[in-house]
Amino acid sequence: MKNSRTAYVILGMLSIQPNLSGYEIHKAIEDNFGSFWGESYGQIYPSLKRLVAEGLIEPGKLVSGPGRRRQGYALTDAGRASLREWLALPFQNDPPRNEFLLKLFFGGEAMPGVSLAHVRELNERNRRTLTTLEGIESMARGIQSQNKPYWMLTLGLGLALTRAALDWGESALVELAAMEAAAVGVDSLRG
Amino acid sequence: MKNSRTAYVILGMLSIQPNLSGYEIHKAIEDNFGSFWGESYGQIYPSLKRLVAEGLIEPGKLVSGPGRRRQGYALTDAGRASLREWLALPFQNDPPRNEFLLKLFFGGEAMPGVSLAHVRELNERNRRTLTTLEGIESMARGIQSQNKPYWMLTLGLGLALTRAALDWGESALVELAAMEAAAVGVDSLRG
DNA sequence: CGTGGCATGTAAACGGTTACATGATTTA
DNA sequence: TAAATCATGTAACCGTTTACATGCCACG
Repeated sequence: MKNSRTAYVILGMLSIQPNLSGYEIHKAIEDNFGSFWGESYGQIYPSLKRLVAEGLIEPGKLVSGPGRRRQGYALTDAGRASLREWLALPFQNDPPRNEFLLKLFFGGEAMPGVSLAHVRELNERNRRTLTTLEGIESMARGIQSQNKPYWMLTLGLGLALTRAALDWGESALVELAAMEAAAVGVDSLRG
Repeated sequence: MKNSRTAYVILGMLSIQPNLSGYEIHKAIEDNFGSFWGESYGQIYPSLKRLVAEGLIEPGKLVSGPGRRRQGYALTDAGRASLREWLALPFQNDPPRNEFLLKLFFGGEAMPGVSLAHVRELNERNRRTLTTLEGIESMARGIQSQNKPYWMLTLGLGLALTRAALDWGESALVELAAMEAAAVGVDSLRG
């Protein structure tokens, strides 16, 4: 396992909640990290296998629930040590990929209304994200854990970024609408 | 060429500045899109070849400058049409990957000082980003183009997000420092 | 003239997603 | 017990990065 950050997300999840299954880990990542991380089953299940082979986790109890019984896993001491090592390493900046910004930048080349539609769509997505994050926030209010301060900090950045994007989106909407109107006006003068 | 967004970034770049070479396209992407997009030579050169084969761009003049002569490329009508098509398509949300947030979330498991160091590092990176973006902003002030409003909008979101992250970072620093101090205090009481 | 770095190009490796396959467990 | 869904597992594919190879131009 060379670079696999999947493994560390798994170790991390198991460090805060023991005996999670692959399925539950996937769900936990989606629910809690959805706005800043993602893992597919195609990554998770093979990683679990390798982690067991390396002795960083071990199979635990079978978990019942809706559907098939799930195989839970638990962190070993070696696993916890490995997680701690990784946490102390400098975090890497993942290659930035924001297709929205790309399309907006080239908006001058697009057909009328295109950029406006993109901004509207971005705002919708951000509103959904904000709702999700606020949901997590109110969930979090109830629980108590020594990890909570870190969770709230994480949540705080997500909220701050989403709100900033939403603020920008509102004003961009106004600006773009004015531009389009002006362009139409010029067109009709010319036409 | 199925999904290659590389191709469209290239088309886009050529749409606003004709006769760019692969090298110059790479540099332009890094300089202007550095905070939200990236392309490697390993993507750019093969893409240029395919775009020529498909008639979306065509080899243009040899560009002189420092170093070896560069092969410039120009957008064809078909290329411009293809760009416009792509721009009108819904933008895709790229898989979110923020390793910083991941490590911060699991901060409770890390050794003392780790999260604080990460936040400090994040702030440094964001300050650099902010400087870069402000540099672009003052550059942009001079030029005039019908594309400028879109460029300023793009820049505006980058600035807003970076500033929001920086604001968060400042307060997170204070909070974490307080937490660490408290933890040390408790430790010494226990010890 | 030769050497250093600029510009182009390519192959292999990698992380990750997608699509598909297959048991197991409810529930109707 | 049939249908539906849940949970696990895997193989192929895809875009991208990395590392390496190579010629060309400017400059010492």
